[in-house]
Amino acid sequence: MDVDTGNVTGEAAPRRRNAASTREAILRSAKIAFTRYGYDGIGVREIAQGAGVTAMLVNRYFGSKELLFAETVESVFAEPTLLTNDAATLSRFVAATLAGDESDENDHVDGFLLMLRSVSNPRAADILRDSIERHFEQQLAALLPGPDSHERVALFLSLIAGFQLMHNVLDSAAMTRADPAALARRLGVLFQQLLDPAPA
Amino acid sequence: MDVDTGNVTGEAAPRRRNAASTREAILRSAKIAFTRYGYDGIGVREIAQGAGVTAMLVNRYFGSKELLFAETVESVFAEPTLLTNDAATLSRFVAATLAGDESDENDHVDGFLLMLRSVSNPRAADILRDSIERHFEQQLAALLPGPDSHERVALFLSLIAGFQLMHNVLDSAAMTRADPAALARRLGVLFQQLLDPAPA
DNA sequence: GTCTATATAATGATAGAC
DNA sequence: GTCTATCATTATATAGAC
Repeated sequence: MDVDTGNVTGEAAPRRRNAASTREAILRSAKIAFTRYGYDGIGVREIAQGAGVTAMLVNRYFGSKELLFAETVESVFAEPTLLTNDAATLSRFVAATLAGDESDENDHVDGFLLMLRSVSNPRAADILRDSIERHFEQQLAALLPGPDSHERVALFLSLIAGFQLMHNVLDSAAMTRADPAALARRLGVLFQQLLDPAPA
Repeated sequence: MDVDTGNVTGEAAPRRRNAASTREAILRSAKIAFTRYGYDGIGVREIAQGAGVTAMLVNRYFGSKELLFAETVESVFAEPTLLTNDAATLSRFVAATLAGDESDENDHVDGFLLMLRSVSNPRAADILRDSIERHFEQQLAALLPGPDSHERVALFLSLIAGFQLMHNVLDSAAMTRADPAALARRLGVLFQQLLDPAPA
């Protein structure tokens, strides 16, 4: 199983004998591999192969698979994605992104996929919970004024996670048979219901 | 790691030397173990131990771990849960069940937990997708008249799955800090939005 | 009908050479 | 800085005894 870090994307091969760039290459390979296969679904050998090195260097530079995963998660959730938008445009933006074709590289999607495919491992879940709380939930609650902000944030994230789970991970028939445009419309209504500070 | 099939629930120990009841005991242990730890998170040894037998009998009676999982999934999703209700009461019922204490045995919850914790494994995902489509989505779509029934079913299942993921699997801080009553209220509003045949 | 013992393969991690 | 070789553990699955 090759990971295909995408040597097409940039810097070709001359990376050997450089600690910093080797570390980066491993981290990049790990991000792709963990996102695609989940924490339990990929081994350090394959991650190393995707970076063009041997498995030994993974432990050399990151200590263990678990520590590599922690740094991968941190790296993915550190870059702001959904939070860059204001509450007014957020619902449409997220709905369109989720329901749209998964062809182009949408980093928002990737962050959630990494979570969905790894959360069944308890140690990975601990790491994910901590990172998501630090980078997501607090800022998101501040972005949603009005009553029940905590509850609305929880449901907002639940809906994103659940949609991606059914659509990209389980690939459920209900999603497959659904019309993308209608899906985006219905999804947008739900998001607005959560983001608008209407009392309930 | 013991699975604790609950020898308290019924038939105590005198089950030895009986093919049918041994099969049942293994299946019951598998249901608990797969739901709690996911497909990759538990081994046949531990499942067998939870049934009071050795690992060999698992393969003897079910062929392989994968076939045991398939039969477990089928067994869990075969019993009707959400579908017993009519559309009118469904939104309140599901919202209250999800947001309520997870202390009592709610089988609805268990079915989704089994899915959430195993879907990261591709072979398990195939099994789950097939079973869910056969037992859930078709009947659910028939229960939801009005426009965009496929899309609304997809979002209905997404919301349930996502909520359980954030609440019971990831145990996210947004969920932990949320007020259960307010959560149930907001959740109910979202479900009604999907179940009511209002055009969009 | 169920067991002990084992085959085979894969995993994460490490030792030591260059 | 990176490699080859290996250790220790664990996994599923099977062979053969009783």
